[in-house]
Amino acid sequence: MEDVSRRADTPRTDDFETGLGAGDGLELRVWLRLLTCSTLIEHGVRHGLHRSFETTLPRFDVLAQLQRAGKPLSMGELSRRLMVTNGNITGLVDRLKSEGLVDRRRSDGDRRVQMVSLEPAGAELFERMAADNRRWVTEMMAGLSREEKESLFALLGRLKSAVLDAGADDGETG
Amino acid sequence: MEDVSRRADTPRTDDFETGLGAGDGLELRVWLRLLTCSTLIEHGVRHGLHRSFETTLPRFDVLAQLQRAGKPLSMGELSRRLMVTNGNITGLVDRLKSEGLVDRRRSDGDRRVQMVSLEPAGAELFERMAADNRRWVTEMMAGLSREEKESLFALLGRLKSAVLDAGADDGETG
DNA sequence: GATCGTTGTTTTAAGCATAAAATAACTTCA
DNA sequence: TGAAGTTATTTTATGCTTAAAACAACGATC
Repeated sequence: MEDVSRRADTPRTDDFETGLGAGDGLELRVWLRLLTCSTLIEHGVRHGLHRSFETTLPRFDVLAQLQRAGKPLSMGELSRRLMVTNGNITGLVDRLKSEGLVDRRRSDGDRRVQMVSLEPAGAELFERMAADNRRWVTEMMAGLSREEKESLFALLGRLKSAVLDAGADDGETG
Repeated sequence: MEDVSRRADTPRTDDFETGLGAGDGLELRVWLRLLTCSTLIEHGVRHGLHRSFETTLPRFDVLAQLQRAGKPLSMGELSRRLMVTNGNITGLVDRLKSEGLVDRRRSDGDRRVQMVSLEPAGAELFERMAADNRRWVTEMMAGLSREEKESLFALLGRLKSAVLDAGADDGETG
């Protein structure tokens, strides 16, 4: 059990499992704990998808984006939304198409573009997966109060903005 | 810019890039934002390691664990600390050994066990990478105040405990 | 209306990651 | 002591992921 209200000038906690000690910078400790949480939850979701649906998280993510968009998306748009490289999407959509979950066809206007759309089978499967996914994640966070979850959500929003701002003028100066 | 102090009963923010809307459960929104932050920071670190050291994050993680431990670790211990599967470590250590950064030898006491230790070249490289890594992460979080980072660290600690607790009686009941 | 830079996608080569099966060494206990 | 169960690691098959190069189609400019 960890003392959440502990004062800032009494660093005592070690992130043993992440390979850094209390003497290290606060930013590094935040990052490593963030990564630990992310990895733990991701494992939970991945195991669930594997056990219950014989599928993987990246496949689920593609279906989620298509469902969320409510319209066909190009390969590039999927790549941006999933924050993975272009080439990655090619294989992923290949497999989903071979399973009959999505369709892919060349755009009429721009013949470079491939539009990916959700097939009925994909939409149906996604609904079932999404319901279970929500249940798993909710259970994993059952130990947190509503206030804690709201604070965490807000702070992560701040972090997201900070990282995006920091990255904006990053590749441009070097 | 996001209104952090916004009331709980006025859900307005969408996590557009993660494929879920404001109507979804709070837990799911926390998880998706957590994943976004984790991915963004991970990309920053990976790019840095690639650009500056021609190496990868998993390799860095192995060296970090060995440095932090201050003693040789078995393959299984590395696997647990990095939260990856056993087979993964085999290839990773193979590559690090071929680069002269670590050594691997059979334990005297138990001939099943392989002990992995940090070579001088590995320790030296790690120190340089760790310094840059700290700088990158610190810069990415420059937009957050000390108080925000401390709150975030504490809340992530709570989340970690919650997820671990939830997972404790998970594979045992099924 | 040919060339030049740009944009969207795929290919390539290498590495990372998993789950499950196989191997090998240890421990227990009859 | 030797068979049965356990633990540590590797192997296998498959899929995910990246960075970089290749390819193909678009847009603009002269």
